[in-house]
Amino acid sequence: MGDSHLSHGLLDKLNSEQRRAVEHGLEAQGRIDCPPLLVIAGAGSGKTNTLAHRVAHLVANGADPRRILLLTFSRRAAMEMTRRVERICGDALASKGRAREAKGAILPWAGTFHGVAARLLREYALQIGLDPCFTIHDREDSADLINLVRHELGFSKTERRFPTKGTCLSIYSRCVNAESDIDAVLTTSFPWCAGWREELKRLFEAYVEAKQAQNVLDYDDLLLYWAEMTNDPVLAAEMGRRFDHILVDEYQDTNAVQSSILLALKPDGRGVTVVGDDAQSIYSFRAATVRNILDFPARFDPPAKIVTLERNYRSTQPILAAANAVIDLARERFAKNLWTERNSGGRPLLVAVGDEADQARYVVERVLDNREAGAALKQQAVLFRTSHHSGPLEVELTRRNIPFVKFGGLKFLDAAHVKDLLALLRFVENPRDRVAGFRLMQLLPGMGPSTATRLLDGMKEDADPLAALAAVAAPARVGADWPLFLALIDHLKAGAAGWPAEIGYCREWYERQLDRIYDDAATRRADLVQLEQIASGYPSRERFLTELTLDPPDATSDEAGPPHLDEDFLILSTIHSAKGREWKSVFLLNVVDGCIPSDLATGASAEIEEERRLLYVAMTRAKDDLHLVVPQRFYTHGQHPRGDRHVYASRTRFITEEILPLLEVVSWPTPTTQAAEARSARSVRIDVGAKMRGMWR
DNA sequence: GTGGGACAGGTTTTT
DNA sequence: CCTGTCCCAC
Repeated sequence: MGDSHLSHGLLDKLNSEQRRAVEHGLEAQGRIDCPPLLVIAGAGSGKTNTLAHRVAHLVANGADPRRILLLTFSRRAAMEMTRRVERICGDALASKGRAREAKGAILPWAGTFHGVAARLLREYALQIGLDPCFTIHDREDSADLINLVRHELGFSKTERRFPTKGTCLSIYSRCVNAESDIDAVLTTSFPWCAGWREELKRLFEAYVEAKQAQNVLDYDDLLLYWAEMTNDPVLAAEMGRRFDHILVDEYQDTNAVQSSILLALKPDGRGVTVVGDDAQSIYSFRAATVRNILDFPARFDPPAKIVTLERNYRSTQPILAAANAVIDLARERFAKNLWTERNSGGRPLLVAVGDEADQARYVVERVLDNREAGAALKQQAVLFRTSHHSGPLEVELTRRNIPFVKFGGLKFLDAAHVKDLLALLRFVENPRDRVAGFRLMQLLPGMGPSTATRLLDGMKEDADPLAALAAVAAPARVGADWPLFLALIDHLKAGAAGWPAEIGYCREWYERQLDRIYDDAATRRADLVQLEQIASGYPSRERFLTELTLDPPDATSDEAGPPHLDEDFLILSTIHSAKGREWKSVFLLNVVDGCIPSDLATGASAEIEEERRLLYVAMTRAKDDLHLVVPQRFYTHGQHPRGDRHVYASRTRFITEEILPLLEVVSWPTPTTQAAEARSARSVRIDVGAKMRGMWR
């Protein structure tokens, strides 16, 4: 039932472009007819808000929220979107005294491509010859499996060194995600591996067979299997019919497989909305292609409608001017220029500091200044290109007792003890999962690779692998741990304890091994307690394993322990993980060549261009003030703690001479602190001396 | 066959 | 710095 009355209050806060995006296809009252729509949404242009309003508007006009598929980039984004849609619908209904109806607006099909794929695959598993109990391998697991296969094929003992497991996986992943053949991938992305073409092909063939025999899917398989399902016209039509509307966020960061899934579900584009910003495409290393968004309109006849959001609500004009100047030097892109009415505020600072230790001190001092001035730590963020760049800063923050949470980089799940416990759960869920089994068995004392292999081989052909396991004999040296292990497996298999109680039994069993395996068992034990807490939030073992793999908790829980959510803490984040977020103050570390662009992203100009967009993304996160920090000296890694090997760094090439006038160039610390204080007491506006010195540092 | 110790080398970003 | 690998003693 259409309810156009609802819509009125709903659109008041939107500008005319946003409103065009929201109302597209709904112009006729109470009728929904949506040809494809592309929204080009510049940084800070209210993209999330617009998309949420569009969904709410669809619902208000009678669309069934259970038939809306909303694909986002991360699960955090999906939750944020769901929350906003509910609130918008709730507000609209509350103003009419019908708040309770808003509950119906929740979006059961909001999630990432991978998450939705996992759900659909379990549902359709039997129709496509897949065991619905499949488990999902994360990146590490996939690499481990590749490694096992590599050993079996004898590639680990070659004369010249064979590519590492991680490299093999990257090559495989790129082939399937970019839908290109191995020759093209080797030539363009991995030229140093070109000599291994035949071996790699055999490896990948064996890898695929191993995955199927073990009933496991890796990240790429989730998309591939979904895409394969949509190749079947009957299944594609059936799945397409389930959804009246499909909305895709961050479309610039989707790859070829994702776009073919979308087009297969909705070949004529009706009901499809994609939103993105080509200037913020930063995932091509994952085979995302900006062509998806550039070519989207012409995929349809008539072409998709394009709405461009150029008004920025986030940043001050000087910040925007600098960011625009950086991205203006990029090559191909949808022309747009962000503008804002927030005309106040100073230019972004380009701060020269001595080294990374000074950089850390600078950031800490400014952060504390800001807090004195009333900005909570949570409104401030420190961004960096790669995870380890924040190392010295983390030390300084810990030393000065400033709480922080780090996003990106090392994950909770990467810790060996966490993986051990998860391997146990996964093995019970899917006993054919060899990576899980192999890891798990070697936890037992006296059980090494070859015994584990023998036992796993002995059970793999059996219709009931766990029963077969109980029947084989382990070497005598394993001793009493073997029957205890079998009893635990039996207990879990029967499901007697139920979820989440059973993870408690697992932990109890595992702690027996923990003390023996690790010196620092105590700190690791704390992580396991935390894992148990996380587990209790999920309805079942399967959901826990699936969702944890697809959406690992991003904040790590190391020594300091995670601050409670109601506390105030500083945000540390990789630029990638900062996507879509905003803060009052933003500090960007290591704005030097070699970091941005990363010296690993050498060569190909496409890679360099992506690094430029990364800088742009980082700069456009800032609302009120932005600090680009440039350490002059860099200590190289991998030397003695007291070593003095260092290199001299220079400002990133993306901030050219022409851009400098848009920045306030300073150096820190000023040589004589007292003199500096005296100057600031007389409120000198610019420190000319510091500028001069900064030119030569 | 396992497990400990010595040693070399590699090293981004993430679903 | 941390992991992966090799070598040797049990």
